Amino acid sequence: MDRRQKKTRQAIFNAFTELLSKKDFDKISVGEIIDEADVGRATFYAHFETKDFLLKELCKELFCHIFDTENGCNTEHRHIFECDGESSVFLHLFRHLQKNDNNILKLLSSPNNELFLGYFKDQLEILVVDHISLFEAKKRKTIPDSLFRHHIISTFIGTLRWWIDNKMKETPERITEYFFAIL
Amino acid sequence: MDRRQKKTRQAIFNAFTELLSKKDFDKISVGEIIDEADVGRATFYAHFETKDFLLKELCKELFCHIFDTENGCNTEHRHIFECDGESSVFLHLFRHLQKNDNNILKLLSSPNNELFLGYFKDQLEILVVDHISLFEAKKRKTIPDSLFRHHIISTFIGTLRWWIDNKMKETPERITEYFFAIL
DNA sequence: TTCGATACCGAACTCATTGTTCAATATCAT
DNA sequence: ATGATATTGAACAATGAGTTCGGTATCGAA
Repeated sequence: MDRRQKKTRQAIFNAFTELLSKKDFDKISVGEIIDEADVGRATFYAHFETKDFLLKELCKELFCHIFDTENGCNTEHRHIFECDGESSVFLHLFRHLQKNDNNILKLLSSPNNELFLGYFKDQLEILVVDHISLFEAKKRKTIPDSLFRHHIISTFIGTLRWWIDNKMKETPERITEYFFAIL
Repeated sequence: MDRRQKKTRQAIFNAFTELLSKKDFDKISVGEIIDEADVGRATFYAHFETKDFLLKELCKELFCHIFDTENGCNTEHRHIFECDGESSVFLHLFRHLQKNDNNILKLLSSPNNELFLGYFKDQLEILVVDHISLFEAKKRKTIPDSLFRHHIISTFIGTLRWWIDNKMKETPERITEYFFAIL
C-alpha cells in the first residue's frame, strides 16, 4: 500500500477516535473529521464511502486486536487464559475493555450506535458459540438455543454497559463474577 | 383543546405510525410526515419542536396506554392480573405487545432507536421496582441492586427483541416462561 | 534522476433536509 | 357576527452529504 494512503488512512482514524472521545458518533460530521485529520474532502471520500463505512473499518481493526487474541494465537494472552480457568475468556475481555483502547467504549453507551453494536455482537457471537459449554449445564433444556445465545450476548453487553455507566469502579475480576452470577 | 389542533395532531401521529411501519425512524424526514399527514410545514413545527419530540409525544401516548393498566386502574386488566398470579405483569405486557398497537414494536428492533428505548426503559424501570419482589429471593446478595434492576430490564427487552426478530411465533405465555427461566 | 502513475488538494457544485418567518386564509368558540 | 387562533404554503437561511475536476505533490521503479 502506498505510503501516502497509509498516512491518510491513519490520520483519519486518529481524527475519528479523537472526536469520538469528545462527542457522539452521530454528532460528528465529515467536515469535522477532515478538519481534524487535516485532509482534503475528496481524499476522505476516496478512502471511505461514508461515515458509516469509516466506523466499520475502524471496528474491524479494533475487534481484530481484541478478539483475535482469544483464539490463542498470541502467547502472552494464552498464558493468561490458561492460568485463570475457563471463565477467563470473559475476564480477559473485560480487562481488555477496561484499558479502553481507542475509545471503543464510548461507542457502547452512546446513542445511535446500532452499527457499532452490530459488529460487536457479531464478534461476541463467535466467542460465545466457542465457549457455550461454560453455560451448557444449566438451562438449555427449557429454552431455545438461539434465545440462549442471544441472552448471553445481551447480558454481557448489558453488564459491560452498566460498568461503563458507573465509571468502571469495579475491577474486571469483580465484574466477571457479577456476569456469571447474573447468568 | 381546539378541534383543529386535535385533528392536526392526530393526523401527524397517524402519518408517523404509518411511515414507521414501512421504514426506520431515522430514515423518515419531516417532509414525508407532513406529506403523509397532508399538513403544512409550519403547522408541524407549531405542534412539535422536532421529529424527536414527536416520537416522545407518541411514546407518551402509547406507554400510557400499555403501562398504566398495570397499575390496576382498569377493571378488565385487573381481572387478568389477578387471575394469572404474580408473573402476570410481564405476561400481560407480552400480550399487549403482541397486538403491536401502533407499530410500537417496529421501533424496538430498528436501528438508532435509543430515544424510544430510553422511554421504554424508564417505564419498565417503574414496573420492575414495583415488582422487584418477584425476583428478590434469588441473587440480590451477590450483585448490586442497580445492576440487578438493569439486568431484569435488559433481559426483558432482550427476550422481547428475540421474539420479534423471530416473527413472534411463540405465545405470550411461552415467552413469559422463557423470560423467567432465563432470569 | 527521471518519469509515469497515482494520491492528494480544495474549491465549487448539486442535492436533501432542517427549522423559521410571514402574510393570507380558514376555522374556531362564544 | 366577531375577535381569537390555527392552518397554509411559499420563501428563506443554514447545514451537511457526497461529487467533480483541474492542478499539484509524492511515490516507486527503471
